Amino acid sequence: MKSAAKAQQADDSAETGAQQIRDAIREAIVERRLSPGTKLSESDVGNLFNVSRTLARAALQALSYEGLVSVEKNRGAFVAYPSPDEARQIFSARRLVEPGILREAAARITPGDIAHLRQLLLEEGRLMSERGQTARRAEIKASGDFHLTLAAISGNAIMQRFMEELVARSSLVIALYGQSTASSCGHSEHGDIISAIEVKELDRACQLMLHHIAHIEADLDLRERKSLGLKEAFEL
Amino acid sequence: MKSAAKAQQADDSAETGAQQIRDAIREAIVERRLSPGTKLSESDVGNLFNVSRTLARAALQALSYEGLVSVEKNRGAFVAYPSPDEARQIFSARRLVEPGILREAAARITPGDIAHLRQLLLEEGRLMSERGQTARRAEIKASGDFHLTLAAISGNAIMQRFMEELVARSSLVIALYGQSTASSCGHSEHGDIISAIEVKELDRACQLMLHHIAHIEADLDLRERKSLGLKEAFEL
DNA sequence: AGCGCCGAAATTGTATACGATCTTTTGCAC
DNA sequence: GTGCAAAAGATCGTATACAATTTCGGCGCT
Repeated sequence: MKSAAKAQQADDSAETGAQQIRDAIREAIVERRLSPGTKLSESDVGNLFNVSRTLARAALQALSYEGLVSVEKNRGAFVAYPSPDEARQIFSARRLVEPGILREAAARITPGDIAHLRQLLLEEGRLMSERGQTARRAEIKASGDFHLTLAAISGNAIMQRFMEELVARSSLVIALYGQSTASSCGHSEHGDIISAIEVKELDRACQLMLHHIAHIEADLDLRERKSLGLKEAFEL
Repeated sequence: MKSAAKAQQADDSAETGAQQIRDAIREAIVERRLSPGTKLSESDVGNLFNVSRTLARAALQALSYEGLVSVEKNRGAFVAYPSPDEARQIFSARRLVEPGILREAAARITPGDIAHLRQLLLEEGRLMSERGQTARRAEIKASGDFHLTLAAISGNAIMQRFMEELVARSSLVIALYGQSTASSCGHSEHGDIISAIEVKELDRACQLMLHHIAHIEADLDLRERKSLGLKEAFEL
């Protein structure tokens, strides 16, 4: 039950099948099974999920709104290829909002939430020690889930959705510009942040968060890739 | 050229006709020509703009993603009717991000930008003194444009889009829960914020911004409206 | 040989058609 | 007269069909 065309769980909140396709593609992008720049033709997507082009199109347009795919008029949809400038904006936005989310989350956090976060951390750590693509992908997802869970705890659905977008796009940026083979997030830093929240040291938690984001960003090599589609693209 | 079915300007960035419809409807919502809860059937929208249901649907789904309309499965799309809790979340989000945007904007602001902002303020003040629905609507838009322009100056396209969503949804909230007949924003407060930025008193500018948002929020009466669709709805 | 023009193939943009689901109304029984 | 049930109507969900645009290969011209 790990194939692309599964995900048949009839989530009641899902308004339509397009949501499922959207989620499946987003997951594939976030987990870096789909590389930036990959063309996502409506027909191909439709065939892949055994639905009509209509639904495929709807899913792609939704993803376009999230900034995960870029649709060019009469040319098609592609997995987003964030420019270095966009990458900077994404992390700038994260620096701007994550401390605020952290503060709100800390104000409403319950012991259960903390337990949940630690659970996530444990899982993340376990995946880090494992080998293989599958574990690596799960780790990427778990790493983002930490930030997402924090947003969920904040109780603000709007900020939560915004963070979902930022985390997803961050994954794209890291896929494009990340240098170290290590995953997206320093694992220990997550734990430090939880600890700081737990003892109500808000300012320190925010500092740690900013450090954490800076740490991720420092691993990037934000230089213009000359689109490399001339001939190098075929030498892999 | 103020009819609903105009907006024929072939913006090159517009990927399709659905964008135009989306923008037209959004404008109508923000300017409060469309009241919260109004049903937006796909057929009606399509007929209104002389396009097929396909495009109407695409536009409505895009607006759904922005939180301006809510689509209920197999029931249709409605102009969003934010709950008091959603309203609080919207303003909570604004309190969270607007100071940050302000700081970034202040760091990059040019004399030209300041002139532009003052121009906006002038226009806003002129509209305030005018009478009539048209002026009132233009004033609402101008009032939001101040915050949007600030976001644009910050140079972060992501935060700019986010602010667009927040401002638009704020307009809905004010339409629903606003008490004073006065428009959405205290006009003078905008001017104070610009002045504070101009003299590089960032902390004071942020304080003013927070005050400004609190001021808007204080004008709201965030109590559950019992959907009022029983009989009171016909007594107006 | 190189450059530019033209037509076929592919892909997206939009419309229409059909099926599913929900709402409303109507009619019957109690 | 009230209440429930079934059918009619309306609206959405999805698929298919057609039109417009782009892309790419080939042909002719310089």
